[in-house]
Amino acid sequence: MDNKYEALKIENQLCFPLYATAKEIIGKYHDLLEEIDLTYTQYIVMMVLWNSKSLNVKELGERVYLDSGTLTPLLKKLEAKGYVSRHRDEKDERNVIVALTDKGDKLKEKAVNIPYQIGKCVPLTAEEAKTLYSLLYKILNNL
Amino acid sequence: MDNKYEALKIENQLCFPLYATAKEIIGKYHDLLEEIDLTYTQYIVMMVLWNSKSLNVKELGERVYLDSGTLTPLLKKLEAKGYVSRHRDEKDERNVIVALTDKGDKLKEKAVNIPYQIGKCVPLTAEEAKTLYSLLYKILNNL
DNA sequence: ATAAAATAAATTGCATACAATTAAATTGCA
DNA sequence: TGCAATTTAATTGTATGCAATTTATTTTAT
Repeated sequence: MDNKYEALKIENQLCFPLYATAKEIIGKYHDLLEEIDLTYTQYIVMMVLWNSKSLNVKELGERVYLDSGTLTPLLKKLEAKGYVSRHRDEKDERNVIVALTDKGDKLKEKAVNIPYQIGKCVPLTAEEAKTLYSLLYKILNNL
Repeated sequence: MDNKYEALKIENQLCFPLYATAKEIIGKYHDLLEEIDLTYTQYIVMMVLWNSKSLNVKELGERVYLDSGTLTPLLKKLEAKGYVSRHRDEKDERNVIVALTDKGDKLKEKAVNIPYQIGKCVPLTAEEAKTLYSLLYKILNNL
């Protein structure tokens, strides 16, 4: 019954449920993030900044797996909302340093319950989530 | 050391490695798919069609977790490349039926080795991949 | 010291994604 | 029957994503 096309079935691709699950869960963030006027990608970036205060676009990109083509316009939007500042590094003018504003730092307060809200709708036990988590990082760190 | 902001760290979000891993793996498809003139999303759609021959946009969307806003322009591109046909269902004119052309069906032959090529670069054992796979479908089926 | 190589961000072009709305067709019910 | 509710695609608008290129700056090798 299985033939040379078996592997080409969507059910047999690891990548497919990976991407689909990511998208579905990100969808769950929509209403929660709308309340604080952030998109999911903007939220991820803010989350990095809430823990590191200041870094350049390249460093930020390495953390969130995004390049300047995605980050530059996104950071301009966050700047327009008053959450971050962007300025050239005086030490090395090639770098643009991104930093939280006071307003951006305070936003953390409004976001603090989001992880719990999301956690509630992921239908896995704590142990399963932990297993999933470590498998994902195993891929991510060895790709 | 842990405080009320602990959950807000990017390292503690399941969603983040999920999305990042999906994107990184999809990136691996790029060169392979370029050879057969498909994007990743187009490939996913073709994969469904290679196994079901003909279905409407709604059914296709349910299979690949995409809506008509994404599928309509994508299907027009696949149609322009000669891989699929699109026509209204005579029985119910609300439906648009998508079907493979001969050329689209033959493309399967050129794609047949892609899953193996991708499999090689995912740094997991067969058992780990299986575990990951079932955890992802557990989420996807219960969300 | 300086030209070539390397680096960082921005820009351009193309392809998703998805919420919200619209338009056309069908169903269901009074 | 006849019209309101439902269903399906398509459209509109906004926000990613990323490859490839460009621009500005810095580093390196001679």
